[in-house]
Amino acid sequence: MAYWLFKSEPDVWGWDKQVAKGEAGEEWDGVRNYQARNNMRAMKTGEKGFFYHSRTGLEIVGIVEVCAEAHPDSTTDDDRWECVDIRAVRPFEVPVTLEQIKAEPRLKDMVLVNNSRLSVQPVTADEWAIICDMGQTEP
DNA sequence: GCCAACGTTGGC
DNA sequence: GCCAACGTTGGC
Repeated sequence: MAYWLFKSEPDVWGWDKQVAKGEAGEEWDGVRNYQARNNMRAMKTGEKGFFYHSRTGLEIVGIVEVCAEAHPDSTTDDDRWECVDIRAVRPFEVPVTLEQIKAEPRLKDMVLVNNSRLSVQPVTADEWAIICDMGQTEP
């Protein structure tokens, strides 16, 4: 079971919109980066990820789950780009900020800290547990 | 709003 | 295949 992190600017696509999509979920489309795409190709239905607000949020606000594996991105005809569908599982009791993550020595190797520009990232099981704990939220 | 860091593109 | 130029991202 792998864990992931999805990043979005809340002005463009935020947690509230994700929640509004309900059980059906929504395509995580628009990704035009090979590393991020490869991460999505590796995802399996039921795997979980953090939902992170970049730029104007800078915090992890909730947990999402993959509900459809990689398929062509409907926002482009370019067949290089694929995406998964994700649905909201639950919000964090307490959002975990980038500041807190940077301040936690056990999270110093997180992709979020070291390669903040990658929009779909892998998260280790340890990182997953630590951050859920910090957010006082069920893993 | 700025700018550093990064990824991609395209000419050679 | 290299690398300069360019566009985009995202923290500050």
